[in-house]
Amino acid sequence: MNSSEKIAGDHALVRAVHEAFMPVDDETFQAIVDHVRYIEVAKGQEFISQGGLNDRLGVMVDGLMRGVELIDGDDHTQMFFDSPCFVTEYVGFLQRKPASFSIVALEDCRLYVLTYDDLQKLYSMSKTGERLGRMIAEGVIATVVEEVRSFRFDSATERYEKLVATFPRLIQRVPQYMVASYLGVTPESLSRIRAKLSRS
Amino acid sequence: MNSSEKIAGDHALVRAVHEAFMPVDDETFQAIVDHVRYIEVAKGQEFISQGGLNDRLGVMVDGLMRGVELIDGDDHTQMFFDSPCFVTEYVGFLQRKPASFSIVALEDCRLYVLTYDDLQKLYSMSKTGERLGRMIAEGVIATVVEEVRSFRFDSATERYEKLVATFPRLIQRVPQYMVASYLGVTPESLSRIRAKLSRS
DNA sequence: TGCGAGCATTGACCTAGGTCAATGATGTAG
DNA sequence: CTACATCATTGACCTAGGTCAATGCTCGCA
Repeated sequence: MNSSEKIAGDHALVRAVHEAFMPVDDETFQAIVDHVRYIEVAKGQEFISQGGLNDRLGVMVDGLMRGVELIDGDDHTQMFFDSPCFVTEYVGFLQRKPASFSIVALEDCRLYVLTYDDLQKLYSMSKTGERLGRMIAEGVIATVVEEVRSFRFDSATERYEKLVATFPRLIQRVPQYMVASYLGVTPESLSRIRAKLSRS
Repeated sequence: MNSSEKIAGDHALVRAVHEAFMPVDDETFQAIVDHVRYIEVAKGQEFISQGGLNDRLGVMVDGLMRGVELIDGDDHTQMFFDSPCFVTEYVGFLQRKPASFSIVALEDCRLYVLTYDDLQKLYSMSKTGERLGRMIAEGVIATVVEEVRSFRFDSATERYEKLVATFPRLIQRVPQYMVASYLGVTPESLSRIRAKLSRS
C-alpha cells in the first residue's frame, strides 16, 4: 500500500484533522497515520479515567464525549467533545500527570489515538507535526480564554444562547442536566432559562 | 564577553525565566539573550494595545501589569501579570491577530521582549527553546482551565479567597475595583465580600 | 400493559450578587 | 489649606439563580 492509498483508506482521519484544526501535508499526515491506533469507545465507556494515567490524545472522527469531574459524589461537566475534534484532558496530558477529569462517551465513538511519546516523535520528525501540536495548544487556549471571558461578563442566559449558537447539534443530544452543569447552573435554572427564551 | 559572563550580566532575566516556568540550559538561555530587547514600561503606559498588532512576548522581571478589555466604555480586567512572569495577549500573539485586550503597566515595569519571529527562530534552533515554548503554552492552559473551573463551581467569595491565597502581594497593590472586575463581580460586591470575611 | 428509573418542569421560598444613590476616605493640584 | 477627583464603603432595594419538594413525562422492561 503506497502513501496515497493509505491516506485514502484513512480518509475519515484526515478529514477530521482538517476540519478540527488545519490542513496537513501528505508527509505529516503519513507520519500521523503511522503512529495512530484506531479504537472505538462504546456509549457509556471511559476514554480517560479521572486520577488515572493520561497519555493519550484522541482524534475523534465520530461520536460525542463529555469531560466530567467527580467531586464529593456530584459530577461537574468540564467540557464536551463533539466530533470531529481532538480529545484529551490537556493539562494532565501535557504535564504528564493524572487526569483531573474522566472523559466518557455519550454516544458510540470512533477515534484515532496517539500516545504522548508518539506525539513527541511527531514533533521531532517534522515541522508540520510540531506546528500541528502548537495549533492544538493554541486552539485549546483560544477556546478556554473565551470561556473565562464569558463566565466573567455574561449571564447564564447569554452563555446558554452562545452554546446553542456554537454547537446547535449538541443540545439535542446531551441530557439537559449535563448542559446545566457545563454552564455552571442547576438543572432547574436551565429549565427556567429555556422556558423564558421560548416564551419570548 | 563569553557566555557565562553574559548570563551573569542578565541574571534578572534568567532568574525570571527559571521562576516563571522552567530551568533553561546555558545554550538556550544564550539564544534567548541574543534575541531579547530590554525595555521599561512606565506606570500607566501600554505594553500591548487592544486592536493593535501584537507580536511581542515579554519576560517581565519587575513590575505589575493588567490585561484590560474595553467594551462599550467600561473596562473588564482579563488578567494580571505579576513579575516574574511572561506577558502577552496569548491568543492574538499565537494566531497573529490583533490583540483582544490591552496590557497596561500598573507599576513601573522592566522586561525583556521577544518578537514572534524571534520566538520561531528559537524554536527551530534548539530543542530546549521549543520545549520552553510548549511549557509557556502549557502553563497558560493550566491556569486558564483552572480559572474556568473556578467560575463554574466556586462562589465569588471563594474565588476571592483563592486569589488572595495565590497572589497575596497582588491585592495590596491593585485598586479594588480592578480585582472586582477580574473576579467578575461589582466593586460593591467585593467590598461586601471583604467586609463579611474580615468579620468572621 | 403497567411499572420504575431517570430526567425535566414547576412552584414556593431563599440567598448572592447587581443597581443606584449617598457618604467617607485619601490623595493631589492649586 | 482648600477643592476636587478617585476610589471604597454602606444602605435600600431588586433580580438571577439556588434549594427543596412535588408533579410530569418518556422509555425500557417485565
